[in-house]
This record gives sequence, C-alpha cells and structure tokens, in this order.
Amino acid sequence: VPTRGKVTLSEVAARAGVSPTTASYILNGRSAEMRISNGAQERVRQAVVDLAYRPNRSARTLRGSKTKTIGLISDHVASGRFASQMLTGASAAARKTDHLLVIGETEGDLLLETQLIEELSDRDVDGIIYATLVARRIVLPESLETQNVVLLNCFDPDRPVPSVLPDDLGGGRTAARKLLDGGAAEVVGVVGHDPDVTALAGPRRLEGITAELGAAGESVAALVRCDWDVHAAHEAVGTWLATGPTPTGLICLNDRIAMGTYQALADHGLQVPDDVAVVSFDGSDLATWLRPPVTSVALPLAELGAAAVRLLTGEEPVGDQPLQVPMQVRRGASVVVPQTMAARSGGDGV
Amino acid sequence: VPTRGKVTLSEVAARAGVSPTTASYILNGRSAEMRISNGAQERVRQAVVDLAYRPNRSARTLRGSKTKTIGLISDHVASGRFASQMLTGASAAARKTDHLLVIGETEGDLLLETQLIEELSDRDVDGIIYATLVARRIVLPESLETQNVVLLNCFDPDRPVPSVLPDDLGGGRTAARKLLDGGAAEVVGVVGHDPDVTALAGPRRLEGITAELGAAGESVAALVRCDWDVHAAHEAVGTWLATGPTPTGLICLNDRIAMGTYQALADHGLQVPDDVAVVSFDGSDLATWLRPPVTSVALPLAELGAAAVRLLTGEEPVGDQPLQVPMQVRRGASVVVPQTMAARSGGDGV
DNA sequence: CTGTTAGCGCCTTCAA
DNA sequence: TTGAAGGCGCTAACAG
Repeated sequence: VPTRGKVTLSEVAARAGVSPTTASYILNGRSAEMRISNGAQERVRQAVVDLAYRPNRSARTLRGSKTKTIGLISDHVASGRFASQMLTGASAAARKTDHLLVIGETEGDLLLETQLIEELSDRDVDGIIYATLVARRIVLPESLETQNVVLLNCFDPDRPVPSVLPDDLGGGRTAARKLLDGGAAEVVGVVGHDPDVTALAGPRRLEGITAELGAAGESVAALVRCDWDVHAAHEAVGTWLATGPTPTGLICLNDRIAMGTYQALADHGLQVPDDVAVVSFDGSDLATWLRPPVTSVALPLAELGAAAVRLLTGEEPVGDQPLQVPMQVRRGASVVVPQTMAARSGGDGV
Repeated sequence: VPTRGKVTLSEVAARAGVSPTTASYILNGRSAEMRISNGAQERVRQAVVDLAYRPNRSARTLRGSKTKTIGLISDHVASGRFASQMLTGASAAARKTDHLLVIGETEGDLLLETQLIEELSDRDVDGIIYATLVARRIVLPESLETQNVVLLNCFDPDRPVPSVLPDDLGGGRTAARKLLDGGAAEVVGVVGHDPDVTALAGPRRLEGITAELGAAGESVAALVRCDWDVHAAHEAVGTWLATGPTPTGLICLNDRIAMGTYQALADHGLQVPDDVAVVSFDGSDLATWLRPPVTSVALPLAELGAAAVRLLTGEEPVGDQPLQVPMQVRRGASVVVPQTMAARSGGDGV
C-alpha cells in the first residue's frame, strides 16, 4: 500500500497501460462520451484501488476552480446550541453534495469580518453563508457583494440576496392558537421585548400572536417588557404580577424567559397550567426541563442551516423573498388540552 | 480597482518592473536574505496594493503544501454550547496563526468518520483535531495514524498522541473544597453516574472529590446514581431523599443534574443553601439561572479548543501526558460562605 | 541583486 | 478511441 496522497493520475494511467488523458476521462465519468474501451475502464479503476489514488484537490482547483467547500461566517459560532445546531444542519446538508464547511467567527468585529471573508474567498470556496446569531436585518458587507452568498437567519431588505429565516410570524400564530385551543386566551400577556430595532424575531412573533388572537376576537392584554433572559423575566413578571393582573395565559418570547416567568409565577403561588397557561418559543432542551415542561414553538435550527446550504448549492431554487422555514410545536404540559383536542392530538410537532 | 482573485504575481511584478521571482521573495519576507533593493520592495508592495493582489492559495498548496487550514472532526459539532464553545476557542486560536477551521461532524458514524478524515486529508489540512462531545477514552482511528493530530476532550491510552482534557480530578477537589469551606461536608452526597466505562469526567471528578474529602477526614456518604439530565436527577434525588437521609452538602456532576436536584430539594421543602449546600460542574449558563445560582466548577471549553490548536500548530509544546486544563469555579449562592472566607473572597474564577 | 526556467497534478483542446 | 502538449499561479534552483 503506497503512501497516502502521493499517487498521481499519471501513475494510475501508467499502471493501467493508458495515457493520463484516458484515465482522466474515465475518472470524470466521461468514458461514455469519449467512447473509452471497457478494458481500459476496468484497468484504470483497478489501478485506482490498487494505488489508493486520490485526486489532488489543489491541482484541480488551480485548473478548474471549484473546491467543494462552503464558507460559513457568523458573528457567533458558539453561544449555546443555537448557532451550533445550525452548523450541524448545514454540515450534514453540505456533505450530501460532497462539500465541507470552513467556518469563521467574527465576534462582531467588522475588520475581522472583512478579513475572514477575504480568507474564504482566497480559498476559492464555492459560496459563503453569512449567518447571524440573532435574527435581524443587516446590510450586506461590501466584500460579499461579488460572492455567491446566502444569508442565514438575517436578511438585507435593500439587496436581492437569497436568505433563510424562521417563520416567526407563523410561529406567533401557532403560539396564540395553542392558548386559544386551551381556553386560556381571555387575558393574554406577552413577555419579552427586543430593544434592538433591527431584530426580527420579537416583532414578528408578536405580529403573529396579535393576528391570531384578533381573528378570534381576543387581544394581547399586556406586554411585559424585559430582556430575553431568565433573571430579567423573573423580575419583570414578578413586578407586573404584583400590580394585580390575573392573566389566563402567557406567551414568553423564548424559553429562558419562560423559565424566569415560571419562577415569578411560583413566587406568586400560581400554578402552571391550571392557574396560568404558558407557551414559549425556541424549543430548546430547557423547555423540557421546566416543571411542567413548557409548550414551545421551536426554532428549526438544523433545517435553517440545511436550507442555506441547499440554496447555495442550487439544490433548492431561490425565490425573491426570504425562504421561511416553519416552526413546529414542541408540546409540553403548560397548557391544558381540552378533551376534544386531546382526542385528535398527536399530530403537531415532536 | 481590478476584479478580485484575478491578479497574478506576474502582473504585480510587471507593474513594479521586476521579475516574478523578485516579487515572490519580497512578498515572502525574504528580501533581506536575498538582498533586494529597497526601491524594488517599495514598488512591489505598492503594486500589490494598487492591484489588490492576493496570492492564489491553490497554487501555493500545489507547490508547497501548507494550507493554513486545520481540520476539526468530532462526533457532535452541535449538542448545546459544549462543542460550539470549544469551536469558538479553536477558531479564535487558529486565526491567531492565520489558520482557518474546516469542520466535519461524524454523528458517531464510523464510515462517515473515515470519509471525512479522507476529505480533510485530501484538502491538505495542516493538522486534524479529533474531538469528542463527552470526555472519554478512545482508540485512534487508523486513518489518523499518519496525520498530524491532536485529541480534544479524549485520549488514547495506547498511543502517544497529543491530547487535551479538562482537569476533572482537580475540579473534583475544588468542588469538595467548596463544601468543606462552607462547613457543609458532614454528610455529602454525589449525584450522577456515568454508565459508560470509557467516560472520564464522572470517575475522575469523583476521585478528586473523594481525595479532597478524605484529606479533611470526611467522606462521600452516598452516591445517588442517575443519568446526567434534569429529569433523571429529579427523580433519583427525590427517591433517595424519601428514604430519609439528611445531607448537608450535595455535589452534582453537572448543571443539569443540579437543576433536577434543586427540584427534588424543593419538593422536600429543603432550602439551598441553608438546609443543603450544592456544588455542581460545567459552569454553564443554566447554573446562573437556578435560584439560588449554583456554584459550579466550570469546563474550560474555549480554552480546551484553543489549546488543541496551539498543540497542533506547535505554538505549545506537547508533553507525553495529556494536557490538563484547569477548571475554574463560577461562584453562585448555593453554598454558605463563612465570614472568614467572605473577607478574603473575590479571588477565584468568574 | 535579479531574471530564466522548470515543475507541482490536473484537465482539455487538438491531432492522430 | 487514445496520446501529446500546454497552462492554471506560484516557488526555488540555478544562472547571471
């Protein structure tokens, strides 16, 4: 067995008793087109195996310039499961078309961002996925304008760049629907507020919630503003409850908010779901850890990543609007399910 | 401004009025060695800027064969913040030496693993980091034997491969020390148990705990076996408490277990930290979300990833033992701090 | 001090 | 049906 990565196409050809040209044709699936003899084909393929031949990618790239590599650049590769599940989805989808992912994390540093984009482009990646941790509007970096690019979890309203987003509006409707179905939509509070005007998730979820409640003749009774984390929610909801309202249902804009909300409800002696029904967003593991587990409209993280890759590789056609990936319900036990519903349950979400 | 990625070194040389060779020397920092005239240097550098020249990596690789690229292959790139924080650390460290990361996720599929390793090696990566989600013993894949490789969060006892691990033993001692300092080591329970014999974290933490308690004349009073997740811990601890013990301190082998433990303690009307002190491991955000926040011995995730890169690039010398990265305490409020301690506090960990 | 030259491994006209 | 030849962009002998 020869040393890896040292065998050239010529050697394979020699061993098979043909010219490099012929071998090349055969290995690139053009034997039919070129009418190569069966004998030659077999001998070449055998030689490939015998010699453990692997084509030299650099040489190919130098000549051709496809690399079977996709660049993924994001502000935060880390930060919890979020970006990483998108990564997983992207990585798996990439592999299906024989691609690998090169990643770069900018940490919000604009200079670094530019540098990383250059680095990726130096490596002749076949395309670049530009991802943000938080769904939001962006302005496409100039250095990406000449690239084959897909926006992941963000979009640029001023430029016709393909992009993928979770369907937060639909998700909002779904969340509200859960409360309606659970008969808990009489006094609905929405917990959470995004101070960043470019953020998309909060406003669009709220829009969906409002629409769905409105269609049923209900409305959002209160908006409890707080950052999207446990402590802020705990405090804000606690303060709010102290002022006397008695909500029948709460929609938390993410699972961390739900956790804080649970804490505040417990402080006030309120039971979930009997006193108050709760629905949240994210579908993270945290949702299942709460007692009772909170019903959560899940971010389709892996699917978002996968869709971005498919858009980039052309497996999936790009429309002129952002691709909206539906959000599925991860059912918990934080909403009472009426009998009629329970009877035909089991359909939605995981 | 010329089109990106199209300018060749010859063009730069031409514009500067020198030969490609000279230009090459200058751009590779060998002008001193080759005694290139200052004039030539300046003109070349100017031409580079004017033309926005960027060297063609494929050509370089074809000739030389360094790629300034590091492969990172792991069983699960996703799964929460864990792997992703290691990724962040690795990515940042890589960038310091001008490297980029190519990732591959095997999802535990051995065939896929082999394929990905081949893919990486086809791309002439300068080295491969082989990472596991759960710290454990492994057998180095055969296809990696001829590669420049570093093991991340795992090690192969039978092969002298550089590897990086968290110092779970030291972490165990630290956890126990917290309880001792808090005067809560009279009846200590350890919650969690890893059924996988190749796993490292559980046994080594326990070992550290036992050693530290032993040195102080105390010991582990009970081992509450359960999987490393919230529900399992809730149930196991609940069951155990029902049998009547009254622990003074509990050490949970990770933060999810701590959450479940908190739930069980609450069920039994026990207060943290007054009735029972709790210490856990991981240092995840979850630790800060609990009420009171649990004091947690943190996994140095980013540092693990960074260290692996440094080992691979030779920035850090490799020893013959796995590199053990210390675990720092993330202090919560789940252990009562005695006055004398409080007075000189503020020192350890964030 | 600088230019000429050859070749890394592959693909692809062009000719046979 | 197959082979010979050139060039992708860069670097490093080897001359000047």
